[in-house]
Amino acid sequence: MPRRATIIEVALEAGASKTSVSRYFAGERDKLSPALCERIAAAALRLDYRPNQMARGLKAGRSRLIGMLVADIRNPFSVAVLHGVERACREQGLSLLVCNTDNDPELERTHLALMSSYQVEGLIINASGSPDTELQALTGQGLPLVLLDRELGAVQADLVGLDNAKAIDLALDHLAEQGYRELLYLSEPPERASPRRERLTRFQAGLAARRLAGEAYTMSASDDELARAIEAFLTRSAPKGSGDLPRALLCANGAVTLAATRALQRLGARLGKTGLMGIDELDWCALIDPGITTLAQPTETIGRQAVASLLANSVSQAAAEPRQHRFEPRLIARGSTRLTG
Amino acid sequence: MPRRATIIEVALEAGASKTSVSRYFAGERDKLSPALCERIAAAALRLDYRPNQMARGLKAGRSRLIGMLVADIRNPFSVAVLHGVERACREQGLSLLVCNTDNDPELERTHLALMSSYQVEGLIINASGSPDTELQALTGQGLPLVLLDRELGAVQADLVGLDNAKAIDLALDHLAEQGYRELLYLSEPPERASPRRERLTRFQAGLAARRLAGEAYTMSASDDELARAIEAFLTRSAPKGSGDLPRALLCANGAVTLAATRALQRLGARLGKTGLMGIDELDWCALIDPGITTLAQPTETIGRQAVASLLANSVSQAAAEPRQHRFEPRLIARGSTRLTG
DNA sequence: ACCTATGATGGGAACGTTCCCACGCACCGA
DNA sequence: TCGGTGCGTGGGAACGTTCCCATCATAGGT
Repeated sequence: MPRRATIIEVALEAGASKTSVSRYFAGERDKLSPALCERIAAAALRLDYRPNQMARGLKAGRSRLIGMLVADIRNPFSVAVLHGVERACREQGLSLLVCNTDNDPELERTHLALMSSYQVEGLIINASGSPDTELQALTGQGLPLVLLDRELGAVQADLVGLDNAKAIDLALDHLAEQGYRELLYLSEPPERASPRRERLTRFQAGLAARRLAGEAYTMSASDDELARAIEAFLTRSAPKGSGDLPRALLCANGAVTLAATRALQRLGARLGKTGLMGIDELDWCALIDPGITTLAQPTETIGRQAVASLLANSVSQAAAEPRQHRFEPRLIARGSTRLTG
Repeated sequence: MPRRATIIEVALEAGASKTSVSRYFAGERDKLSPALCERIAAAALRLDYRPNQMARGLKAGRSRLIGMLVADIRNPFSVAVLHGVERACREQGLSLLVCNTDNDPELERTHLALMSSYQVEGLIINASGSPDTELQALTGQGLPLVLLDRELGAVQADLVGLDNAKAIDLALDHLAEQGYRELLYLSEPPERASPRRERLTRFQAGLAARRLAGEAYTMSASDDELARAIEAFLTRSAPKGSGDLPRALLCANGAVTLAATRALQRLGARLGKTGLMGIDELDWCALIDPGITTLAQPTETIGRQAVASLLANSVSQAAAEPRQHRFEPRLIARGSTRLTG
């Protein structure tokens, strides 16, 4: 079982010094004579040599590793962003260490420590909890940081994510335009994540201008409860005897849309008559009977921007004013917001 | 901007030697006196010391890193398995370097080289292409290897995945039992991945015993073409004037189920009357009107077993006879395979 | 012909850790 | 008293790389 060849062995084989071989693999080939380059290339090929990144990272302090902390790897939105991040990293010659926290703040802390121990050169964080102190310690050591989707109170860092205000505005405009008059906004508990708060606030703020009535419901885990809440919303009589005004549900993200769709089916509601719209486009949204209207996030763009911000931060070490990159969603109108009655 | 503390600084602060500190963090605390342990703990805390994994990996040759190569990160099945792998790794104190190949054999080779340069201690591979020679070189260097879902011709390694024969048998039994008589098996090109071949062969082999008629169709990228093929299958007249026998579609995986559902909707087929069944359970399968019958893979189990196999292989270095771990799927019967006519 | 600038090359220390070995010490049986 | 044994501890060499510096040849300007 042959051990991995080292730089010294290559040097020997090529009749060169380890310095030259090192230069060759560090991309400083222009500093070597063509002849030497060729000899090194041949030797490396013969020995199947591949530089040891561990040793590299140790000496030079550059691991070429980027860490990404994902709150929920099973969320298709997260995966889509991850995909963008990955591509961008690859183009930069960076590798990605992905950690999933399963929305567990404790695990999040553990993984943060882990990544730091692997000397990652940057961190992209889609936070579960609020590992403020840990993160501040890391940025204090000069580690570039980018927050994904979720803001983090005390941490000064770039943020990349959806333009939540714009998203809610688009949704409200669309629903109003389609003739819906009473809205129920469905969200997961807004305390834990900043986008949930932003969306909720904007929802409440945006109703009046569009002459909409609306209220918000925070989901628990229970499907039953959700169904009851939706039923209450759909069946209660109109406020001032103004007849039955068209009602619609607005879902704060993909998981909510899924739960709401399930609930509506149980209640036997007809989509369209009962409006349904959600943030996050999922591949099944087109398949549920008249199609579910969604706001698609530009996930790939978000991922790429996260890496771009990271890189920008690591060159200008100075903790410049943190920037926010907010991207607009794209409206995909389908039958679930078409009043056919 | 304070640099990271090193083991020497901790040793100094604790009035101990770096050896002792090293031992402390390598989990050999029982070899140290309680007093010394305490001093080291205090010093490490004060300096916020965290061992440098790069240096560790360099010296000891153990990176504590497992590499996982995923053919398509946006496939929910892959993510679910990844989730299991991740949990298992965590329990073993291992970290996971995930690489997505987007089904690109070239990228796969690149990523393989990359992981090897990070000195991963094991590799879990869900192959896109056939990086046989690369993998053999790696196993030749004593790197434990586990194949996930997809076999790889020349590579001798454990395989973890679905019991494809059992899955197809379950599907055929269920469809036959429900009264369907003519089946169309839909699959992506079977050349590229072994489970596709296994499933297809078993499908063809299993028809006769159940007195079923059946044929297979290989999907191209085009939705149109698929719809045409399905339409042809559904509308052609029965073989020997035996009347219109109930027909059903069997989908080889989640992606196919999605495409088939889309096609059936376009054709205006009623699910149930036209049977539909797929391998892989997705969260929307319950939502499409009468519900889509699926075979759910035990993804978490598969992921854990992959890590377990890896660990087993790395202790008994000897290239023992490669083992296969095949897990049975679970049938989730829904309306799409209920003949109500 | 001499001095210096320039470019290609190589030697060796350092990165932060692990691990082999050696040391000192207490204890114990001869 | 002595030699062994065991345990707690520490010094120092390695791991494979990078990078500073030194070396040497060549060339160009005077």
